[in-house]
Amino acid sequence: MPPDAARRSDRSRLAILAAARDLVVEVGYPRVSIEAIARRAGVGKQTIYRWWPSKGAVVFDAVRALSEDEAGVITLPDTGDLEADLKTVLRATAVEFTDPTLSALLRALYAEIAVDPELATLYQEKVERPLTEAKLDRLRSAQRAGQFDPDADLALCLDFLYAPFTQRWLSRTGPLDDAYADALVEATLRAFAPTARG
Amino acid sequence: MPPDAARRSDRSRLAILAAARDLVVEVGYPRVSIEAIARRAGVGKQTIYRWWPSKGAVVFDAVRALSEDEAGVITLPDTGDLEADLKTVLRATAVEFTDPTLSALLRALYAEIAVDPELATLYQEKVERPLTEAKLDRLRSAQRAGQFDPDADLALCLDFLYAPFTQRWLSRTGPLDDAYADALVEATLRAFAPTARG
Amino acid sequence: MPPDAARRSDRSRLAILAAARDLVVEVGYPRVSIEAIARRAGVGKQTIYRWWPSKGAVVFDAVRALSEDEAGVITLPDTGDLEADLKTVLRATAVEFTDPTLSALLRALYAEIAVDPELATLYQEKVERPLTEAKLDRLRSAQRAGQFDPDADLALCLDFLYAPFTQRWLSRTGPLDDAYADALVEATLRAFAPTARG
Amino acid sequence: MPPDAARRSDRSRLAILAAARDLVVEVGYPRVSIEAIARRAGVGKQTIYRWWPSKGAVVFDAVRALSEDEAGVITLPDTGDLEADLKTVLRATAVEFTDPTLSALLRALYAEIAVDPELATLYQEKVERPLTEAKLDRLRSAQRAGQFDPDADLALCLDFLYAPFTQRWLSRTGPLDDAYADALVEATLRAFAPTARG
DNA sequence: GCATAACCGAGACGGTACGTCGCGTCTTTGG
DNA sequence: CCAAAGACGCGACGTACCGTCTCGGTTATGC
Repeated sequence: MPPDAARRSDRSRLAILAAARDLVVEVGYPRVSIEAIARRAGVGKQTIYRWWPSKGAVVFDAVRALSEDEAGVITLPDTGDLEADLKTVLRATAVEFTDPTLSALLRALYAEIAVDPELATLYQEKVERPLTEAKLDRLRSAQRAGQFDPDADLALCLDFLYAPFTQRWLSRTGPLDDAYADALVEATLRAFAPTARG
Repeated sequence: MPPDAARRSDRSRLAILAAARDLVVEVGYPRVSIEAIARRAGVGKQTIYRWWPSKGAVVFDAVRALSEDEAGVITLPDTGDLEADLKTVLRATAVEFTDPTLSALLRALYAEIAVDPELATLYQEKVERPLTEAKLDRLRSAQRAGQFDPDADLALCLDFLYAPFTQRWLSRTGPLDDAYADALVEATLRAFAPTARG
Repeated sequence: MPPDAARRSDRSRLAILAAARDLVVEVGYPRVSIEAIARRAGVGKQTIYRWWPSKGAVVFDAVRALSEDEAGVITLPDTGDLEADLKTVLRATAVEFTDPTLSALLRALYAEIAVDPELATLYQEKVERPLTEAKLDRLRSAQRAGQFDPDADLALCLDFLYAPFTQRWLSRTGPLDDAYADALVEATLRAFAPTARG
Repeated sequence: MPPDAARRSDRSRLAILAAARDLVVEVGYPRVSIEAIARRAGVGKQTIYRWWPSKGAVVFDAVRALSEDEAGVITLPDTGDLEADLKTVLRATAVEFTDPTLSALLRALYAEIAVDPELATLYQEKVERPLTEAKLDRLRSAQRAGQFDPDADLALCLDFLYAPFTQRWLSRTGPLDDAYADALVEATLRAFAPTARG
């Protein structure tokens, strides 16, 4: 007998997500326990176990709840100037990653994903894919506008734009500032410029 | 009174690292406990606590022990053909990441690093930096040989080469094959070709 | 608003008592839970809580339901031969106590009674008293027939007849066979024989 | 690996028994939890589970600890006057049963014994048997002194003396006073008087 | 005959306790 | 004097039940 979602208490759901979010920020993901989340949320442990399979899943939903307002389709800016648009987006992402709350939550999530294939799949489908689609759309638009090599491997191109960014953030290798964002965009565009091949 | 390293039992040290390695592979990092490592290694718990501050540190050393034979200075191949050399190196890295043992250990380590700044620093200094230096040497050699933009930001260039690679592996986004290694190298070189900037 | 007994579902009532009875026998009283009774009876938990204050009360009623057919006034055999009649009754009781179902239920009840004064009172009034009255009647009849010391403390006499019996059964000190029943009766009658006192 | 009794902490053992004793008296056996005992004793739960299999076993030891000073062989008074001696003993027992602490503990124990055969056996061997032996000794001495039927079933005789007593106490059927004690002894002796049988 | 009030099943909820596992510390014993 | 062994106080795990509470959905009168 699976839990009956219709009877689910929204009050508890929100309290749990908020408690999880706050605790990750306050004491760090590994020291967050389900007991502590329940205690903080004023909720029975079973209410957590009823609706989430693991601590990671709760944090996952807590992260999603943070960006819930963006609900629906995500679109990247398209002013016609690809380079400017990409810089805008990457700089904004840098700001997000600098926010301590979001940053702590996302670190927790990435750590768990690295080690839990199921959560990885979930993240892939619910978060990554829609974002990737939006980014691909912008690149395709650039291709149509002749600002981009029509034969380029767009997935690879996205890896170039985002992976170094994410890695720097995750491993704290260097600062995530506007200069780095700009350099990333410029180098990527050099690699995939319309004239780059033949 | 700090432990006297001279009296340290090498037999126990190796047994502990081997047990840690095997357990991470068998049950997954989060389910490895210090108690289990001690049990498997036939060692008292205190012997672990005496020499390592945390589970992460033990696994960290276990990873280092795996590549211990490479001891000393690391050098990348330098046949004179930068593109060929980089492809060789990246393809080899892909093979390493495909090995289940090493892969499981490294995933564990990355997960812990994402969340534990101290371990991140340790990893940075003991593992990352020597590797990065070796890679930079190879790029500088290429610059001297005129195969590379002399003004290029070499750190950024390394990010381009390795970050997408690592990210694909960590998040299981796609296959790590020769084709991907080659594409990475080619695109990176396009971005940093000697002629790339006026 | 107290529950309206008129509307009570007899179907549920009987299912609950049967489930309680079976569960006590199967898993032992301490491991019986109200949830399990409800589950087994195909009944909502509230239906139990509405009509019984505690697990002990349900089992109490389950025991009473077992001997419900004896409804009304209980009478002991009175053939004129007190010794024979008492032996008949005690031997029959021994058989009842040997029945695994009844025995398990009664043990549960006694255990609860030892520790719950309220249930003790209830048991006293609903079960013990009528039985005691019937037994006293038989002894009085014997007194009238001159088979028994007219000044005897009949309550004490009943204690002699039944307490050793119950104790043996409860504490599993020895077998409950015909020989023991007979010996009990004989010794008791020796103590309270008409000629016993002056 | 069974726990190593040599390393057992006496401090913890005594604290646990004291906590168990106090809690049974304060809140009643069924509402005593192992968690509460551990909390009150300032002890980890595991320390209880390591040395006792169940709540009942802890209370059992707590009861034994109460009468630990009697250590060794128990002897009943033997002034030569059997009736007087038995009355002395039974009256003393009545006083013990009236003590609220001991009474609550013993009730708990009896309740658990009624329902847990293993605990019943344990109680039988560690507590009941030595007591029974002492009582039998006294009766045998009386037989030798000609104050008692030489062919009497002494076990049955003990049942007569103690079972009604215990039952009254357990089921709160009536007061446990000197009069009842005396009446029990007198009736029992009537049943087993030397002249009772041919 | 039709409202309406109750019981009924189901089961979510805030809790407490279960019995187990692991933490990091401490102590005892033996090589 | 280090190492094995492992007891200890502690706290979290994930599960089972507690007793309360709301849900619809049947009944079963009483207007």
